[in-house]
Amino acid sequence: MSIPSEKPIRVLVVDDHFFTRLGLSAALNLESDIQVVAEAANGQDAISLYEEHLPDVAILDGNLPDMHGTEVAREIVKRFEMARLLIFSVEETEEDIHRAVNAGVRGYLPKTSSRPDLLNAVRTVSHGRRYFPKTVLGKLNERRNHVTLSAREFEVLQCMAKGWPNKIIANELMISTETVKTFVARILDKLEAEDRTQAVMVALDRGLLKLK
Amino acid sequence: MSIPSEKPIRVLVVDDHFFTRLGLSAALNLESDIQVVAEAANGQDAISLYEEHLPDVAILDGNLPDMHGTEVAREIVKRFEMARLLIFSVEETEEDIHRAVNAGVRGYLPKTSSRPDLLNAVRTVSHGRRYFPKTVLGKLNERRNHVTLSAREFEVLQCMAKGWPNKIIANELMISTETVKTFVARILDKLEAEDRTQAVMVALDRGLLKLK
DNA sequence: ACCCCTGTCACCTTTTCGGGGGACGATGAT
DNA sequence: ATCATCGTCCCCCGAAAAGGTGACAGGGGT
Repeated sequence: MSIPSEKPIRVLVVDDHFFTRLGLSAALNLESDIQVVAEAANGQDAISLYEEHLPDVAILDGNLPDMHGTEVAREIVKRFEMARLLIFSVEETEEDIHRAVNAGVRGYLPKTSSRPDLLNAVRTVSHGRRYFPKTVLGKLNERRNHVTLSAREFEVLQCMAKGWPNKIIANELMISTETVKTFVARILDKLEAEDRTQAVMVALDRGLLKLK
Repeated sequence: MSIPSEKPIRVLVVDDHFFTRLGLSAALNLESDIQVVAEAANGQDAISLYEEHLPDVAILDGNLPDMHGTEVAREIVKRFEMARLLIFSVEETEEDIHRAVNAGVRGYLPKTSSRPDLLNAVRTVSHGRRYFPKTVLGKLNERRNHVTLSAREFEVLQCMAKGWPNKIIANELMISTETVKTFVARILDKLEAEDRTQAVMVALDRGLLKLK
């Protein structure tokens, strides 16, 4: 199950920014026990390169041009349950992290991390252990007031966040304004908000929504 | 005015992500005519390191923790009019680029750029010439439908973008809701929007506003 | 002196919001 | 088998918000 220490840890680096890939690879390849075997700049390439090289660890950037790093993780884990994946991201809301964990990710490395942090993370994850920095774990534990919005409710919430009135939302989602009102009412209820604006604020605050 | 070719181009690299700095520095230091003399992870350090080393070129990330890259550029240009500054950023709205140019920046390098792009940019800017990729120049020329909002109108627009109703905006800006309505009406007019939501959309689209 | 733009406010009409009901079929869990 | 949830739709209501129009004072430019 764990990799013999004589063989280097084979790593796939995924990030859409060339110089970030370069920096990560440079830092990793300086280590005798670590070897970057491939790099990808988007989610699709990441998945095919993972299948091709079957690396011991994949480092996935959060924001890829075609899909989110967490989605890539989910896809890879679907095919290779034992995959050791590390998210390397700027965003660190409770929801982000939780989604990553749910996707089967073994570690979460903030983009501002140092070189020792990276090496530590890669080695830890390569051994099948988990790597979550204190700052990240803290966010993960803030998970008290956790409401689950249904997919449809979430769609409506997103429209609300854009400031759309019910009528427009109804048009967009191709349902009646009455239905929209029902959803809005439920969302207000679940988020314990007085009005739609507060609801959006609460959602943003809890990382349920990301603007833009 | 231009740097003799025997002496290396001395570069200051500014980015809050360690591995991006590492990647940039690695790529630059491989060149015999380029030398990274300092690195900074935030705007304040960037400014003091610029003053200390007086590099030939500074590469400034757009998103720094304490201030925007463009602000850093403005500060540096205020002290050193001849500074050769290069913005290295993900965001590329017309407004962003225009603001950067107004701040006295000599080049604009997208984060997804390749190594040759970077080297080209650094060398070009070091010679006092400008470096703006076609994609960036294109955005700069899209500057036809450019409306000027007054400072107050802009404040109101920002509040609108937060989804605030007029009453809240009035409270925030300490004016009557009636006045807010006037501003909203003018903004709708200027942006050729049907309602406040469209106005915000238009503003976002044109890069007048940045969410979050 | 005049006009344009800005910042301020008020009146009026229409639209939207949120709460209150209730209904119905389709899941899904217990 | 039943109860909860979801997604869809309907009605009524009162309060609030939005948007149109008009107005008016001060500053800047011509």
